[in-house]
Amino acid sequence: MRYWLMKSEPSDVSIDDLANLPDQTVAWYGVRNYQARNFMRDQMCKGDAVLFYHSNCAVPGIAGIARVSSPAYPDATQFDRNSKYFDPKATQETPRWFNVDVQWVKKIEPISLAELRRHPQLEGMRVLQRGNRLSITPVDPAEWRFILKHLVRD
DNA sequence: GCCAACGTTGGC
DNA sequence: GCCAACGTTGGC
Repeated sequence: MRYWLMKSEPSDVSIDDLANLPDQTVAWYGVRNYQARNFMRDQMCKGDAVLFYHSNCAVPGIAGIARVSSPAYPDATQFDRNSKYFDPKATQETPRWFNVDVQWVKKIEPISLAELRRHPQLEGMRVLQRGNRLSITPVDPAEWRFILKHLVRD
């Protein structure tokens, strides 16, 4: 069982959008970064816990909790000529991009990026590092416990 | 809207 | 393999 932080632009899929989807589940398609892909393909397991992070918005930060609800499988959008995620180099036999499904667990009182930065216990978090752009990052179990114990208010 | 940081591409 | 150019991310 691992812990992750996954970024989503709320204008794309917000924590409330996720809560209202069928099965409260979304296919995490469209990741086109190799490191993020490798995390999904090689390390994520069904049941892994996810901090659902709102990025590129007025108050960036953790907006909810989710879980990985499927193993990684080929991202369908790479084969779709009409998708902005179409990849001409990907084939059905050798897919290049993968995604998992992510299921809503709960919405929380948002924990802003500024709030996260206030805690020395979290200073190692990838999302707090300068210049960080990776949309999927592992979360240390100690960091996860700290966040749940001290920062999550339902 | 600005711009720093980063990943990718492609010429050589 | 180097590296400049380019496109994207995402906080502010």
